[in-house]
Amino acid sequence: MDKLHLHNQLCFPLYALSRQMTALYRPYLEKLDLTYPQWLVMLLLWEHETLSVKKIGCELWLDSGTLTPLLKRMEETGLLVRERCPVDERVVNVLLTKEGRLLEKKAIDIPEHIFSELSISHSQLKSLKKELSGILNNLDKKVSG
Amino acid sequence: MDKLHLHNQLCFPLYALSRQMTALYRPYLEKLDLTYPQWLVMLLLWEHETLSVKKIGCELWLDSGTLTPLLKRMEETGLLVRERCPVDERVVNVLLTKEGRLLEKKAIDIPEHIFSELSISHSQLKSLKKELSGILNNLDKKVSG
DNA sequence: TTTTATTTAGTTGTGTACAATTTAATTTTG
DNA sequence: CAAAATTAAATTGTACACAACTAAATAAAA
Repeated sequence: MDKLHLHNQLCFPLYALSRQMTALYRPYLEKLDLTYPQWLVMLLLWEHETLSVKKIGCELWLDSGTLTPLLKRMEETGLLVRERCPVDERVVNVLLTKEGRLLEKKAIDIPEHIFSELSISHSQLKSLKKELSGILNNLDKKVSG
Repeated sequence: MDKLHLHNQLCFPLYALSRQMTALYRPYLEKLDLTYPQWLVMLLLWEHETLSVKKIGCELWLDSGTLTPLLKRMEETGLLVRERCPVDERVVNVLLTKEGRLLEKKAIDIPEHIFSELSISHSQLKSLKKELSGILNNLDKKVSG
């Protein structure tokens, strides 16, 4: 049994590194007028063009309490449009605008910039990502909706 | 060159897992009336009894903008006391109270509960912690103060 | 030693996160 | 079909995070 010390805790480096990684992204994302969670939404939209709030929440493990105001801000800056689904009026679909689509060009080389600032190898990166994803997907997804 | 997809990004599982890990802690910490960052402060105080705000910020990679209100809340619930250092009036020292010290008993088996909810081995945990800490400590610590 | 620079906390403002609740729409059941 | 249950977003309230700035104290430099 380890003592209750900060540096014995598994969870602390996860918490600290996660925040420092978004700090690494910050200067690049600022140029695009994006925050880190907004960047994650853009990644989804660049891939899928249109997604419901629900689907975005499932992918990002975020609930509507976080997403609704975040998406409203992104709608104001013109990157996306939110509209009720005519088939099921409960659903709100999020659509990429032309402006949002164009932003991808300016974002395309952000990941390699970030990677170069981490002094780790490509293979270490890959295995780490896999390991974290594995643990994540073993957890019960309990985001409200 | 990978495409700009969410699941190609290294940083996303880090971000999502970090939040889900604090969600795992939440029911246990609620019983102690602690949030996750408050728990981290308590870990430091249980080990050191007294620390300056600055030192806590260095350990947790948090600045005074986050810590000042957080520590004030913890002072209100009686876990700690904040007092100016007589020798250097710029410094605010944070002291564990008797009540704060007693809380450790109630917290002692939280880590093993958390561990049991992760379906990973002890050795995997250890190597993961080491890997994340390694990356973290290679980053420039740039928290204001 | 007086000016200048640095250091430590605190303050203000914005943007997440998330619990808890509400509203409205759709399914499921009896 | 009508009542009950479920689902998807939105709302409200609290607590981080962090940038940018301020205030006060101390240290360094001229």
